[in-house]
Amino acid sequence: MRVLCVAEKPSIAKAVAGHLSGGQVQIHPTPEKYIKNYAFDYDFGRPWGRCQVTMTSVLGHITAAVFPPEYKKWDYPPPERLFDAPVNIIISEDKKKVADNIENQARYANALCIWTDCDREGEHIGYEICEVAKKGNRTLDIKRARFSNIERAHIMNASRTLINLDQKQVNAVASRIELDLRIGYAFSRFLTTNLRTLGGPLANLTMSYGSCQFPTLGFVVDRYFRVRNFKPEPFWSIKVMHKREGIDVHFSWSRNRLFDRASVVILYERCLAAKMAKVVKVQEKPTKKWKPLPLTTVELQKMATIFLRMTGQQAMEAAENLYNKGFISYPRTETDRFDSGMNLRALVQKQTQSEAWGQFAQNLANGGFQQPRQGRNDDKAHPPIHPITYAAPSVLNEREKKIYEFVVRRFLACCSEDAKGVATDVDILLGEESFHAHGVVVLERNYLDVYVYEKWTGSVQLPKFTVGELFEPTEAIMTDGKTAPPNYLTEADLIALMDANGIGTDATMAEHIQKIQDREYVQAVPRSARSADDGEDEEEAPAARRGRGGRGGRGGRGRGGRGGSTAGGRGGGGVKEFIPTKLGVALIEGFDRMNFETSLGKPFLRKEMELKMKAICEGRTTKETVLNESIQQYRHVYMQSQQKLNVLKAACRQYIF
DNA sequence: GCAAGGTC
Repeated sequence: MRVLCVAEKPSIAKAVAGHLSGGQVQIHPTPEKYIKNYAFDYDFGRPWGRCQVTMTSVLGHITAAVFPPEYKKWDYPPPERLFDAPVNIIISEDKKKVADNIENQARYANALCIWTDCDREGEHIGYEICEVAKKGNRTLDIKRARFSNIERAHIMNASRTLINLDQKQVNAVASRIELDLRIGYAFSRFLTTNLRTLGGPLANLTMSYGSCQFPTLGFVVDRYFRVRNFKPEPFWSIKVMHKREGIDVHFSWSRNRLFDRASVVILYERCLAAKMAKVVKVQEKPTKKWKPLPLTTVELQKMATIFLRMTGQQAMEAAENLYNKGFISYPRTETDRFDSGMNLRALVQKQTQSEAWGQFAQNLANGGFQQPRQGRNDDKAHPPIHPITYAAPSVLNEREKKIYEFVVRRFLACCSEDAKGVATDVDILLGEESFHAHGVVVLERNYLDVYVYEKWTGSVQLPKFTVGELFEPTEAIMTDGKTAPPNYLTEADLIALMDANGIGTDATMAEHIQKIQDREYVQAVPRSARSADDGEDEEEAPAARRGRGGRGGRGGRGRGGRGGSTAGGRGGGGVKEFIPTKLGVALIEGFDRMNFETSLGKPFLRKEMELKMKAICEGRTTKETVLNESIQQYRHVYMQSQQKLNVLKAACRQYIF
């Protein structure tokens, strides 16, 4: 029996071959420089038994969906024909060598075993591999291995419990591919050819529509309007200060703030009349700040844009380099929990040689090790991002160094203990008004020592207060301020919104953000460089921001620890924010004003696609039904857009000229 | 010249 095994990427082929072969492998190069064929013997158990195995891989998808050549021109046939034009599946130009290798190897095999990632795209790639392999050999017995990490025992087990390819998942992805192609091409041509006729700055631009890039633009424009349309509201408050044991204690008002000055004046005067404050509650209790969750791609990108002065794309590029050199695990993952079978202690041990964090790792190795927290996400394909082996700083470039350091510190933090402290709460009454002070004393920093990106702020120690005691506050003052507008979106905000709304994947979010900049739909501007003509914040302004900023589903996972906050998150100089260009505003506004039920600039369409894919996977509908329905729906939107082209053009004239 | 998804 001869078995051909095919993985989604070279690293998996190498790892699986290593486990199955037990080390007895012949390695054969192929015409594609990234791919090697591994030959060894292995006993799969029933029904294949002892086999001669060739293990190889592809490099992601090998096929692509394309229109026939007669649809190449932009003006004819008209773009709406792309909704029912044939779609051909071809081997991508850059994957010919990969496909040839599979086809050739299949000639010698009786069976094919698919080892692609266990996610929807992986299932489709598995199908692509089958089709290519069948060209070489029509009689292959085809199976698939189900695995979610490359731990030895897990892989061995997967090899002995092979399953079939899931055609439903394959069909779900095939639908997505076809729809994205038809819709993307049709609307891109529509926008470009029609809006160029307006001339001026649009005369030579290429515009595009895509199910991910447009909603991404939509988020930026939505926030832009919320900033622009923001009306500051004045408010008033009372704060009580008291100096004791050399500490200035700030008691904040339990009513926080009121939007009616006269009321606050009256309450304030009563406070002044009361003169003496009475301590009504003093509470001390243990508190902690939770260590972070294991690292996902989305979190890596958010953190890199906030703390490492990189764009999401730069962070991913550096992470991919580190992965390809074997320093970190696969950098595209949604999983925030480690499989219980993983030997994390061994990975900690490898970091003890670092000058920067080696001592911390050593302390963990000496008994400080704690099992990481378990998040709620598991993509069943990859573990959280973690260091594989120690990398000396000298072998890395600047960005790789920063990303590697972040990955390691995050990992060590995950394997540490939560930070611990004591929280003190003091409530006082001044007349009938109640005020509150909160303090934290950090007792054990634990993970904070290695995870330098977080601080436990607000860690002010309160002086001693006793229940029932009376004191005369150093001062009680009435303050005023006005609510401040939300900020424009940072890249971290945008990634969080995309994540929460299912726009793009861990591997593509950064590309979509880049795309809307390349298309000149949005600009990334350093926050400090922003003109200061919008409402200046005063007292309490940050609270107002948090309260009024970003609706619409924040993706941020709550960071643990009461009273804690993340260091440097806001106002860290050099953080960029996204502002739409006139063109970007005009496009979203234009489609909005056409007022269709199906609004192209909103994230709902993508969500709908996601739900339909899920329905196909669960057998509640079929690929054919979804394609028919969706093509119908989008063709309708297209025709409406054509009818109301004037509305779109008017928006362009209004904003651009 | 146009999409989004894999991966290098």
